[in-house]
Amino acid sequence: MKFLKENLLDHLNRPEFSQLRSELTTRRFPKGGFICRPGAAENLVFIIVKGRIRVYLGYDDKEFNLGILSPGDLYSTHTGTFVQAMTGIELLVTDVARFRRSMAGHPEIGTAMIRVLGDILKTSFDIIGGLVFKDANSRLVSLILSEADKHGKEMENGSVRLKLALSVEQIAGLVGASRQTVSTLLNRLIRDGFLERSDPGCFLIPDPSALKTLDGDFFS
Amino acid sequence: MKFLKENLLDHLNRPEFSQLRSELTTRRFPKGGFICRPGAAENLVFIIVKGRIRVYLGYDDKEFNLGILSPGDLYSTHTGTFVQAMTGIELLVTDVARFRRSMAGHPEIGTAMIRVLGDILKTSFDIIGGLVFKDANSRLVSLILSEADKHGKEMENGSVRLKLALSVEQIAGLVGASRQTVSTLLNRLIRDGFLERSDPGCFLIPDPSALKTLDGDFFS
DNA sequence: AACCATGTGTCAGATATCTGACAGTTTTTT
DNA sequence: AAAAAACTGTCAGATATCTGACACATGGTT
Repeated sequence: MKFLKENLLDHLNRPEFSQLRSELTTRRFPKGGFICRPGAAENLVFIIVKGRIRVYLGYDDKEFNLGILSPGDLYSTHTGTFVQAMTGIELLVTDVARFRRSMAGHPEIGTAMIRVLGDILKTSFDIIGGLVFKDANSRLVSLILSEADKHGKEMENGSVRLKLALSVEQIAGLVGASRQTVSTLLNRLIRDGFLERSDPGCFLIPDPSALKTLDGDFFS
Repeated sequence: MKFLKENLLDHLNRPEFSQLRSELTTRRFPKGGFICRPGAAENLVFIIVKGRIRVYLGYDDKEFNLGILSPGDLYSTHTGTFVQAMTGIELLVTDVARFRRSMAGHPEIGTAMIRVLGDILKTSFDIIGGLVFKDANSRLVSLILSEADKHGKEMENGSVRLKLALSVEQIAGLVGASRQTVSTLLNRLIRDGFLERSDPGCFLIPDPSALKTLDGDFFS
């Protein structure tokens, strides 16, 4: 579940953003490192340049993944979420106050930020809708379909090859169900022919439209 | 669950917003009318002047309330949500394009908008956390406590009087549980002395801190 | 090779919640 | 005042999901 559709890095390279660009500093994190945690003192805005980042809620020893950020995505540290590097990470960072000041001179920045927030908000409404209205199986199917849409490769015969690169446990975190439930559900999908597992962490969807019928599709 | 803490109407009355103010048109809706539904053509931004508005997700015949908007709150129509008047309503409305143009001249508007979106986003993260990590009882208690915090009146002896003015069914919609479950849960709280029902739709919390221990408080 | 950590599949029992039903109560309409 | 509608409390059965347990596979490490 990626937060954004369009790529902010492209925008940043356009000349009108050169001033903001100069305000940004590069920061690196090792795999597994925390960019921030709830209640962190720093109040930063950052853009991912390299690597993948996991955004999640945590409670006791349970976790729920809100989404996975990829290069070009923008996020902020004061959202009450855990933000953790899944790989080695490179970020462009600035503090909120400075970001706000840049906005005074460049209203486009504000516009971009509003669009980003709106996107994330919509995503989180979708998540809520899924949790309230759909069962674990539909949520799992939804996740697979939306990932296939974004990162899947369509083959000649209409099937779609999808490299998820997530463990069952991580998938469970994304759909808000236990590892065991997701394991069972996944294997049922495979047994019923909706899914095939080629390499580990890599799926083949023989007929995406068939899978779609299981979804209970929350919104159009 | 109110989306905002500060009152935008106050801001709007300040002289620096007079230009934006002139772009806004007043619109009225009767009780029960829809300000917007998912997939609506119009793309508007509006501020509530009078009345209460319910924002919710709908699916089949089920509903989940995201929050209740009061005067001073700001919202937008293209969020994929149902937005319905709970009482007679008066709004200040403008379309997104015009709103964006106003932002060019007045970056503060962008800043305010970003803060608003950030607030709503945080609220929706809390909702997600509640749905994933807490059971129906904790969610109910959380709702009561947060409403008591905002609209409750503290009495001399430390107890808090809270006028919810919501039916059990509406409360159920807010916490994402069935009417029957909420009914049972509410009565258990009353039987166990954590709650008293004075008038219908009006509760008395003898000891808020005792209630708080049942919460499992999601964040701090 | 033997070892450990990590990921995986599956079972069985416990449990929270939902659905549907019905009766009692309050509020609104006629 | 009577009738209709809406709201409420509670039960009993169905069900989805969780927890804990264990066995199996895999890959890396010593």
